[in-house]
Amino acid sequence: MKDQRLNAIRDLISSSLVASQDELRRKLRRRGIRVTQATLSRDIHELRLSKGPGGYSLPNGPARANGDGPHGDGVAPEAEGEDDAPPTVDEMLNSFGVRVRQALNQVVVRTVLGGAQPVAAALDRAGWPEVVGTIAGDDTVLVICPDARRAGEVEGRIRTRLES
Amino acid sequence: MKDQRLNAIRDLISSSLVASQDELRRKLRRRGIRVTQATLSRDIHELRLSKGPGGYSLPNGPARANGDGPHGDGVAPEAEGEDDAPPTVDEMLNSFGVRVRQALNQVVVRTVLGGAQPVAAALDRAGWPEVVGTIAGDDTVLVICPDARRAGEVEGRIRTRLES
DNA sequence: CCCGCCCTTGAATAAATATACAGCCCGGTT
DNA sequence: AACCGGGCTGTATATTTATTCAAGGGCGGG
Repeated sequence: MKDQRLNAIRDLISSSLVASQDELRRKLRRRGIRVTQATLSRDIHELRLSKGPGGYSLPNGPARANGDGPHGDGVAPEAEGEDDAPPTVDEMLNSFGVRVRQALNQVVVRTVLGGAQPVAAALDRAGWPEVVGTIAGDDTVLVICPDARRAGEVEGRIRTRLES
Repeated sequence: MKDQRLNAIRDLISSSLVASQDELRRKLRRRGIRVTQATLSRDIHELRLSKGPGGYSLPNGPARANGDGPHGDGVAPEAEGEDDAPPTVDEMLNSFGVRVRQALNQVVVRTVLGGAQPVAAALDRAGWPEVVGTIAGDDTVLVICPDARRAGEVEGRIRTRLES
């Protein structure tokens, strides 16, 4: 459980801008990981992350000095109250998705580490007619479609979600 | 006055370990500069310093990642598990790989039991452009390529590694 | 099964950092 | 001179992060 969380933290840190532990807590919650700020403080210490302008960053590479992560900041709405809503495809893709590519009748969705399973589950739940089935590893989801045309449609739809 | 202070801060930061703004305040006072924590917070923001384990550090070079400053102010080094360089594809294939076959735009790599995950991870890390994504089970890695031609290239490359 | 030990976590709280606000000083303008 | 306007600062306070303390839970030995 803890290791998974640490991985999720590393990924969030390196792929998006995280300005505070509370923000990190909210982003983790979207991945189904819910912890308190106290635990995050401990995790951050253990991961030896450092905080500067531009939020937290990994020990080795300051990285993303000013260049922005995949999607600049995103995140904002989030009413203050606790949200326990079941995750939708959009939410999933938005917080887990990284990249999408089509290959023939297949669509490959790259996600952050540990994100593949939830994303695949959400896709399955969505029941898109162009999707024959999905297979998920740790950070990659393979979506099988009936043919290349349908795969193209699915790719486009997912890409849209990613860029929202 | 302010410029002088900023310089002093840079100097202190880079030559000694400063763990908090209040510590910085005290060290500045020894140099005859006396300000409040609030001002230091603003200065630090302006200098775009970042804080991590090992105190504050300059924006460009995290420097002194774990080594101590000139005169270790205190703070035990605290040894923790260290990472070696991640394994290369060659090493991985060489020690885990068993067999490889192509199917349309896919390449299936058989490995020894438990070898699929590491091999897939290594392939991902390698970032070959002909690879759209990989999915790993226990002893089988599925490599997705954009088309059959590219799959052929990848298969060849992997086969070469296997036979080395 | 029970016990002791260690690891992990949350709640509460302490400590550290950022900010709102107001005052001061200075130079330019009327 | 009187009046802005801007930069810099301290005080007080809000916000964020670290730590203390007290549970739970898992696991090996008795």
